[in-house]
Amino acid sequence: MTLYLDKINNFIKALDKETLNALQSISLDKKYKKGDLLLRQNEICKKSYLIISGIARKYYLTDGKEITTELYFENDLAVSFDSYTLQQPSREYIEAMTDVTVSITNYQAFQDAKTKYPKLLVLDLMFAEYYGMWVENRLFQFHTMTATERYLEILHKSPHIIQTIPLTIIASYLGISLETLSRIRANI
Amino acid sequence: MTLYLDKINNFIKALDKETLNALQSISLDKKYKKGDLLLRQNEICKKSYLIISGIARKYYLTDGKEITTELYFENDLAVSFDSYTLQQPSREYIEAMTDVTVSITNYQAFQDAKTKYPKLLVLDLMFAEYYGMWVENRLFQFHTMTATERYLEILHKSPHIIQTIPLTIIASYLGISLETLSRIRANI
DNA sequence: TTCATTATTTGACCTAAGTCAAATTTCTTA
DNA sequence: TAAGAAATTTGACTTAGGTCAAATAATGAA
Repeated sequence: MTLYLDKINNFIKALDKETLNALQSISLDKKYKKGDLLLRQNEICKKSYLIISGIARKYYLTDGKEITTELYFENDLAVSFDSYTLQQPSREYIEAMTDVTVSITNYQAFQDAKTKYPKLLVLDLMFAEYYGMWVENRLFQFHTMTATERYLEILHKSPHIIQTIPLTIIASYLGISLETLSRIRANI
Repeated sequence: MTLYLDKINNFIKALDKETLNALQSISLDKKYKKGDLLLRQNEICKKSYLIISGIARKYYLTDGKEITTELYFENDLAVSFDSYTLQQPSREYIEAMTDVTVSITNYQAFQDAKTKYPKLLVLDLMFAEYYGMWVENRLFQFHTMTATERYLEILHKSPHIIQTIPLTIIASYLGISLETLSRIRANI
């Protein structure tokens, strides 16, 4: 599935000048400080955030506790998918975990651009497909793997996550309590 | 989110004749008997199946046990999303739970048609978006609701599921054991 | 440096859901 | 319609992971 990300990035690199210009003309770089919220719960996600540098995460609150649903690194596209797609209030927050620089694209401007530049429509499809597969896979992992296995998987496939991100957030991303994560780490 | 399904169906109804014809020309009706497999694990999902009548489900096996990942009724589009998208072997099965009639569309034919009929590309995007939101929501429910709450939700939102589908499969769809489901039912 | 704040670990106990086995109930079909 | 098969329920016990509280360890600002 990482292969598909490569495919998307190659597709972007291979875009013709006009399409690229169109995309650039509706995008804008912006910096956020560590801890800043790019999106709050109940807001409509009217922009997409392409991470240029830094780390961000998406999370929601369920009876006072945070569940981290996605971690974003360089080149990742941060949006609250359903809020963005339906232009309805988000149940999720997006937070800068370090200082970040992002390239912001407005939802409506992108919708308009898609009608003029069909390749952007293809790009949009690729992003949606990628996200669908990514979530599907996450759900699959929750059903087929124990907490320990999920931790080992991250450790193996994304060691940078363990390095740079506090355990509280890794635990919430794994869908387990901080204490359980701590015990898992003590036993491997 | 059901609203989005309506939007998709309205979009299809509003398609121009040429696009509709193109779609029809690459689709083919077929009947399956109860118990037939439309897709097997390790096969590549080279077709999409629009349910005309009957009920189907998608599931995978994890140490001998079945986990039902999706139930399909009239008008639903059955595919193994990642296998279809990446044209790679499927980890899931698709099975007819009753006698079913489906409209089958070939993956490659649809890819080709999309380049000639851009509205099919839009349609493809809508399906991908819908599926992404649907899975996201399913994951959300697994994280925020107890088994009992998930059962009550189905009971409330999709009573037809409870009526027509054996408890073994409902349990596997809820991600719980048959015995647990039975106990839940005894206590409400 | 040092003190305070924050992150992480450890301990004791709890709970939702799973497992295995047996008992019922409900369908089929001869 | 009775016998067998399949579906569902019930019982007894186990387990992964949660919760709450307290103890350490690590970090960072004065």
